[in-house]
Amino acid sequence: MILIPVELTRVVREALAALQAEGKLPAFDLPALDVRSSKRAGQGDYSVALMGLAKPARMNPAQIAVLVAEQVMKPDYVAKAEAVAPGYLNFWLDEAWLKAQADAIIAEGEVLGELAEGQGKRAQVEFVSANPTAPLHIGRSRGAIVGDTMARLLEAAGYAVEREYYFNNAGAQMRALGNSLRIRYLEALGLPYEMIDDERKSFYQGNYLKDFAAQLVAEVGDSWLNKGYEAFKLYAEVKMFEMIKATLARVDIQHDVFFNENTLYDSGANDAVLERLDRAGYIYRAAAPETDGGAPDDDDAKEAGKGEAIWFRSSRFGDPKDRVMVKSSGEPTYTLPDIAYHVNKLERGFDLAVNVLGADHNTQYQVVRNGLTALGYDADKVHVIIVQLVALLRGGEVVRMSSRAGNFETLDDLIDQTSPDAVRYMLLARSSDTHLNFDLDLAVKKSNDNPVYYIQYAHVRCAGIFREAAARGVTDDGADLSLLGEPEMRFLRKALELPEVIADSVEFFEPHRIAFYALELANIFHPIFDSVRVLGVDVPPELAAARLRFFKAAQAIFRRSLRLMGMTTPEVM
RNA sequence: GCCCCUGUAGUUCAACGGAUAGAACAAAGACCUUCUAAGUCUGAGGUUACAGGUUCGAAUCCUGUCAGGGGCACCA
Repeated sequence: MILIPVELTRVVREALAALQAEGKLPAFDLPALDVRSSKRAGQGDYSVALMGLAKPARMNPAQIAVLVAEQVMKPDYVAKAEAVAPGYLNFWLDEAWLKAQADAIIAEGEVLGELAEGQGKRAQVEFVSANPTAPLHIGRSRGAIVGDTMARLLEAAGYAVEREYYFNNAGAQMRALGNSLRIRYLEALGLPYEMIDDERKSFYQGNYLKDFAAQLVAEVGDSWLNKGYEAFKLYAEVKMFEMIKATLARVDIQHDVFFNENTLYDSGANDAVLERLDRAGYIYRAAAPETDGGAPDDDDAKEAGKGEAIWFRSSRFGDPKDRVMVKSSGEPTYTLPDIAYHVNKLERGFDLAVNVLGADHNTQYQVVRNGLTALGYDADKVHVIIVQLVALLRGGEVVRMSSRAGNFETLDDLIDQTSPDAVRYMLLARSSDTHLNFDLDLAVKKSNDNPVYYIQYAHVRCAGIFREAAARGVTDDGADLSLLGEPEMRFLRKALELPEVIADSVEFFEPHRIAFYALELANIFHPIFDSVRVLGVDVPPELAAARLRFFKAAQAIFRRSLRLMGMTTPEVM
């Protein structure tokens, strides 16, 4: 398949250059031109607006369009190029070529719609990156689905992609986890344990720790009675990661690399970053920041009371305040390793690093960007997708999520109640910029309210035709695709947009586009299924063969679209 | 107070500065001897929160106002 808009844009630019060379158009720098698929029947299959040329050319744009229409070297797949007031140029695909694309689609198989743009380039997508303290909850799920789908789309665009999970198994939260497991362990042994206030505050109440404790008792009996929290922490961490990986696997997500934040301490990467920032003049030691940005309730006395910390002059890059790199206790904050981690990414030579974060981290990534810029890196190589928060709705009411309180809705819960496919689709089919209301009642419903069924049903219906055709001995041998009609062509036109959907998703880092595309495909498909019969008594054999071939192409497009979304491709439903 | 995101049909959401703002669901009415009705067909539904501005052209860009969400730690 070819990227038709890109090809046609090139063709139009060549025509304009030729017109300028011949003096039919004055010389001027061409502004950006965008050929895109047309929205409306009657306006061609692809079109471009040339009105922007009117001013630099000092000519009527409709005249320019006419000139270009005459000049343009039509590729073999274009039947007609037509100028329309006030300055549009519409392209009509050649129908014979269009019908023949059914074979081209089938021939591409698993890599259908693959692009050349990422060839030879390496991309990394970092997503999920939850510390192993609790099962994945819905808030993380959105980033997980968006990240993995982004990775799949980058692969389709030709990139070699690595999926990475960044985590920290040190720190107070993990200590609390170990301690919580220890308490559950004692409980499981029937030993009462009275928590002190600090413990109660940091206690992880989730049932998963009861399960871990029960397993631990089964494995080691009471021999861990006198062990400290470290042993329990380690045990909990291993179990937690098993659980997280298993959950992710249910929605077909696998990370290639698990990057432990601790290695940045051990390797001296943190110190190196600090030293480089210092040498560049972005570091100072003080009890209070030079710039505090006027945050509310900002109690300088409180900060000053903590002693001298090491600060990064983030405010030099537009940040309202400077940020602490090393606490007065001598421990780095998470910001320092975060910057060191991104330095590490860029040093690994990725051409592109995509980072999927929740909206609550959006200040943090600005600081990381500033750090990279201060160190002389091209911060634009790191692209951050901020996914807005997910609200769970049940019975029209917002369900509160809190991993500490243990009343959260986990990704596992959600999958249990719906299906991996429904979860993937519903979390994907929204722009990352918008808040997502996840209606649990709706997701639980197995009805056509849920577009996931509608899309998969198209794939299933194709499979049904193939089964029945095989049973009746009908084949597509020697299919004459020229026999296909207007409805099939309508589907094929949309099918040919797959490469541009992939290209746009990657260009704008908007993986939700594939979800809407798949739904549009299904919307076009189902009416065709009803009206374009393969096995009807009144369908001549030659027509049946052509239609059967068409449905093979249709199924291939659905299969590819579903796989790009990480969804299954059922044969029956 | 400052920063980020959002405001589009009854609802959930699309629409990379281009032509008549699109789907799905809900609500109204028709279709199953026919490759799966988890489907199809027919209508209806809009001052794109509001006010200015830029532009040949604005849902989209800019400014302001209002409303909702998230953030503004020597927590991660």
